[in-house]
Amino acid sequence: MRLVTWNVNSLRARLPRTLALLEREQPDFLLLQETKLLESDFPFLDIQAAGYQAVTHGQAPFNGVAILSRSEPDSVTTGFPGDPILDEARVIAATYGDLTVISAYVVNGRDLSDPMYEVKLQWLDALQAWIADAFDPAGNVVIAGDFNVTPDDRDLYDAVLLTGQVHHSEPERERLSAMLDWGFVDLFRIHDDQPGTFTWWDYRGGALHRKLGLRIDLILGTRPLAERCTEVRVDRNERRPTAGEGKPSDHAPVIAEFTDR
DNA sequence: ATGTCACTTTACAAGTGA
Repeated sequence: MRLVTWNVNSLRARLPRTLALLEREQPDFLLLQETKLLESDFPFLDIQAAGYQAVTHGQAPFNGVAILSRSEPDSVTTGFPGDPILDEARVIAATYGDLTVISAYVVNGRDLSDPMYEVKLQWLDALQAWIADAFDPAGNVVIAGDFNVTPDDRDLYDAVLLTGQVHHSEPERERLSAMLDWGFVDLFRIHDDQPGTFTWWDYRGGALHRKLGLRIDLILGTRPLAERCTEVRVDRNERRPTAGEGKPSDHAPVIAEFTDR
């Protein structure tokens, strides 16, 4: 089983690259964030032509999440109970047999002094409460997407410069830790304990070339899935301007491989 | 540390969110 998560920063702008990714990787699941499309504008036909089903919690001009899959899901839920910002489409969950797949786009928070920072913490608390209420850590659950939090100081280009700032503050990292304490494993860290693997680079200032990135796109899996996870890699090439048709997203896809049972 | 991108609109430039 292969699962990919990608913040596409507009699915309309990234459709050619998204279809190329499906062709290239042949994933079983592709979780998208920042689709920025209403469901009525979602490119279902192109995705079906590529051999995939799609479900979306759509919104424009911001947010929007989706899950593409080979098979049709048994059930789908959008949003989650207790979400403090109900009018923003940031979470979709789908079940396929005994597997639950969740695509999540965590609140950015902007800055510690911005009101959206507190909203981010409340949002993460509510997300965790929902997960603990609705799921079993002994089951097969994966939540992946743009968490807008670096798990620790290996996951940012300059810890001295950025420590305490938004994405890297202790309260944000505590919320992420709570998800790991519940039973999720940061699948990338199973096989790689080194610093410097990133999934996002600012469009500005040549950040990609200067290696000024963050690892904020995560794939978290419950222990039964972690035990089957053989590899997690970042498709850094996809972030390059020349890698495909049209411009790149500022995020790279993250790809997890699992042994079949 | 932002010379970018995507998107929007009392729309062909300027604001917004990231």
